[in-house]
Amino acid sequence: MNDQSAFLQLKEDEREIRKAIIIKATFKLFKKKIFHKIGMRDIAREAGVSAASIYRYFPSRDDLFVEALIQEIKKIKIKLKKTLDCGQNTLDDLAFVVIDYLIDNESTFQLMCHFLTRDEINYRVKNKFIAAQAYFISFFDEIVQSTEKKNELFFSKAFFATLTGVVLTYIHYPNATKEQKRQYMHNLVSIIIKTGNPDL
Amino acid sequence: MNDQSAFLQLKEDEREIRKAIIIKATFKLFKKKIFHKIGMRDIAREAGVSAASIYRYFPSRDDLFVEALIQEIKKIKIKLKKTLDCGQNTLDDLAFVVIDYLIDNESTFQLMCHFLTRDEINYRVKNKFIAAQAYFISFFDEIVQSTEKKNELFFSKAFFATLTGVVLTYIHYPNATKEQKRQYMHNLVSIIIKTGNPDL
DNA sequence: TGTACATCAGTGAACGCGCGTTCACTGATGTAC
DNA sequence: TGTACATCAGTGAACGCGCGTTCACTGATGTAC
Repeated sequence: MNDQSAFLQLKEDEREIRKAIIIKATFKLFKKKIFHKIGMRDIAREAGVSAASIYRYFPSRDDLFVEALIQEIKKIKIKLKKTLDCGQNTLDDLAFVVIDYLIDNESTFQLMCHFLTRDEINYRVKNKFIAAQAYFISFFDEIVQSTEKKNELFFSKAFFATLTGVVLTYIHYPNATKEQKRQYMHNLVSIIIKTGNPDL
Repeated sequence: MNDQSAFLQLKEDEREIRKAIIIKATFKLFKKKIFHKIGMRDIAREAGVSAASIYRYFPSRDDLFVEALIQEIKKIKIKLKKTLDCGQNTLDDLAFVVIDYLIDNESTFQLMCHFLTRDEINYRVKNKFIAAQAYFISFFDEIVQSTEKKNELFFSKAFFATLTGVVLTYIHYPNATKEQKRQYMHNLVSIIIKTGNPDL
């Protein structure tokens, strides 16, 4: 690497740091209000910049959010790895980790739904989302295949779809506390998994 | 019933007819554009009235849409009954009917997601939605219980959650035709159902 | 050492549009006496 | 038969607000010669 490219690299690194600051601000807001209600001005205020500045780093609101979602997925993956390291390696265990994460970080779930549901999303953003989803699902593929108990009838995609469906259906179920809903979702997923994979 | 109440009834009936006209216009629009992009002015134009008029019959946009969703659910239920009458009474058969309906009437699916996802929905509307959902799920309860093959480990709510999850996950899967996606969803649901209910 | 120029982060203000909802009003129909 | 009043469907226009995005500009830093 010559001097010039080193300089360019440095500049590029700075850009990445600034992007990271904006995304971090977005995460902070996730804890305060739901994703649909977070506007560019909110994020700007939280990050300590102007709304216009954000557009130097992200071409659009969706671009910013898909980037945020990708990082959230990485966080979930880390939690899953930790769970495996603790010897909890049943499908139930993994399912609970994902469900708990989505319950406790509802904006992440809303974000997922946003990208899954909307049709009019920019091509570039869509591709990033699909890649992130595939990356996430591939993790389960690895696990299922690494255990010798692989069951051809139950694979990662069905698993993923089931999880999102259960969370979608019960996250706002009325007259129930968060913990009750959590328990209910756990039970439901267990039931769906159970007989299909008795000893995985 | 005396004369006065008969008159009142007549007036009430007229109101219902007008509501029905507005909802019918909404259904027509569902085929043209996706639910999120349908505004009150669109519906008004389609129904041949002014936007302000709609507010004589529905207190808000969400009220109108939840009413529309209830009617859609009734339509699905009718399809399910027909399917049963044809002797197709496996869980797979029923699942395919629901999935096909949601694929072919995407606005209905989006509507469902809207009410499942959003937290800030008016209390009255929310209650209507929950009732409609329960009404729908109860249908599966009846079927599962009417067959002697009831499986305690697989019940209607898990079934419902699974269906919505599968559709949510794959409805906009890229680089696939509608029919390919349909087939894929069918397979996925079959797999999830299969081993848990080998002979239902 | 100084000057001209390029680059880019950053910004306040405005653009542009959408859209749910409300307001003040008209007109038709029925009722009371 | 006529008059005053109530009821309600229906409406065009405006309200009010949100919000993603763009514009024209400033200021700092580095580069070339």
